[in-house]
Amino acid sequence: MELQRCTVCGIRGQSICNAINDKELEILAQASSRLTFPPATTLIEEGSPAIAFFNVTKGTVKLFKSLPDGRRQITGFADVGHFLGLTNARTYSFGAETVDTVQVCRFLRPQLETLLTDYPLFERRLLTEITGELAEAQEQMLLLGRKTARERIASFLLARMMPPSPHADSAVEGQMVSLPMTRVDIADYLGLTIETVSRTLSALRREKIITGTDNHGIRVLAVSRLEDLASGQDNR
Amino acid sequence: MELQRCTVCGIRGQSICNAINDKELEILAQASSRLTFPPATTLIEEGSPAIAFFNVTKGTVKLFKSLPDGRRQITGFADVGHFLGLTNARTYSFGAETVDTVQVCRFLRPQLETLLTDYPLFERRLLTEITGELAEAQEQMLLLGRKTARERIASFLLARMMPPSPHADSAVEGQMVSLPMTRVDIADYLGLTIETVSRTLSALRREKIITGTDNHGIRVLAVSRLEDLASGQDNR
DNA sequence: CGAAATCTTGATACGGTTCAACAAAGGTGG
DNA sequence: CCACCTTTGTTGAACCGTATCAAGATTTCG
Repeated sequence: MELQRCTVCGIRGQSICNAINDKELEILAQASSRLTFPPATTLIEEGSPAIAFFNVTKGTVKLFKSLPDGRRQITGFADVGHFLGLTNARTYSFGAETVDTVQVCRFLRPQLETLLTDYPLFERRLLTEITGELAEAQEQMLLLGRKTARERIASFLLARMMPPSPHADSAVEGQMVSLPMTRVDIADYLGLTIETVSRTLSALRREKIITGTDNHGIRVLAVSRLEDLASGQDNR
Repeated sequence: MELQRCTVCGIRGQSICNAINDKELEILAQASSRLTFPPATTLIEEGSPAIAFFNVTKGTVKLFKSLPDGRRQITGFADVGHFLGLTNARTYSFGAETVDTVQVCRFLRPQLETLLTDYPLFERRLLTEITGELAEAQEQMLLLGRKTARERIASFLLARMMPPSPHADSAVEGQMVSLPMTRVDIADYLGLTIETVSRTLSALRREKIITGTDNHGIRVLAVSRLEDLASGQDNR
C-alpha cells in the first residue's frame, strides 16, 4: 500500500482537482495524500466514523449498503475522476470497496472543510459533481423500481459503454464495454441474482446483440437494439 | 395561482433560506417569487428546459422519472424546506408535480447562479442539502433493489412518521403518519403495484401494527415491530 | 497442474403482478 | 344536504418473471 505526496494530481483533466487553478493546486497537494490499494480492499466500512474523503485517480470503487441479513445493494461504481465519502453525518451510511487496483487522493475531513471554505471553485465543482450523482441515482431508482431483468442488463451495458475512442480499432467489430466487476457485483447493482444476470447475458449473446466470451469484456454489436431494450421499447 | 413577493421567507427556520443572514435575506427576497399551486399541478415537465429552481414552503411535491410506455418511478417527495430543480443539464431529467396544495419560492436560473457565487453560505447549505438527498437516494436504492413488499411498506411508514410533537395528543394511541399522496403514488415510489400496497397495509392493520381507516392518515401502534420489519429482521 | 472461485445452465418454487369485481370515498349539481 | 357519478381503494384468483436450489463447466491463480 504505497503512500506518496500528490504534488501534481496526475489526472487533473478529468478529476475534481480540475476545478483548482495552479496557485491553489500546490495547497491541494499538501492537503491530500495519494494511496494505492489492491482489489477487494475496504476503503469505507458501513457505519464507521466519516474521517476521510477520496478522489479516484485509477480503477473502480464500488459503493454499497447492506441489510442485517447480508442482502446488499451496490448504489454505484466510482470510476476515475469520481469522488466518494462526502456525508453530513458523523458516520458513513454506506460502504466502499475497491473492485480492481485503485489509486486515490485522500483528504481528511478537516482538510476538506478548509478547502471548501478557501476555494470557492472547488466547492462549486463538488456541487456540480454531486448534482450529477443525484441524477444518476434517480435513473437507477427507475431501473430498480420499474425495469425488467432484460431492461436492466441493457441499461447497464449502455451506461458502461466506453465513449468511442478517436483512434478506435476499427478492425474489431462492436463497441467495447469494460466490466471489471464480478457477476455478484453486477447482480447486487441491478437488484437481481447472479443466475439471472448470467442467463440474460447469454440470451443477448444468443441474439447477437453482444459478443465476447471474456467475462470482463463484452462487445456490443447492436447499440440501437440495446437502447430500445433499455427503455422498454422492444422486449421479446 | 397567487403570485407575490417573498419579502421575508415565512418558513426560514426550516427552509434553505436559513443559511442566509439578515442583510442577505433582502436580496434573496428580490431574487425569488412566492407561488401557490393547487394539487396535481405540473411544476416541472420531464425533458423541458431547466429554467427554474424551487424551495417548497408548504405542502408536498413528488419527483419522478418515466419510461416511454408509461411506467413511472417516483424518486422522492419534497416536503416543506426541501428544494428541487437543481441540475447540470440544460433540460430536466425528471418531472415534478404537486401532491396537495403547495407553496414554493421560485428562483430563475440566472438568479440562482448569482446567489451561489455571491453568498457562500447559501452554496454551502445547498451542498449539505443535496448530500442528504443523495444519502436518501442510496437508502431508496437498497429498498428498491433488495427489500420485499412488506419491508418496503414498513420502511416507508417509518420514514414518513412525524417526529413526536412536544405537545402530543397523548389521548390518542400511536404515532401519526401523514400520507397526503394516493396509493398510486405510494406504489410508484416503492416499486410495487397499488394492489400490493393495499394488501400489505391491510395485513399490517390485521396484525395490529398500524390502525386508522382514513386512507391519508395512519397510526403506528408498534414502532419497534415496524423497525424490525423494515430491516428484514422479522418477516412472517 | 490442481484447487478454489466464478460462471453457466436446468428444474422448481414463490412473491408480486395482472385481471377482475366490488366497496368506499370524494366531489358536484340539483 | 343528499343523490349520483367518478375516482380511489380493497380483495380474490390465476399467472408469470425472477429467485432458489442444484449440478456441472469454465476460469483464475497459487
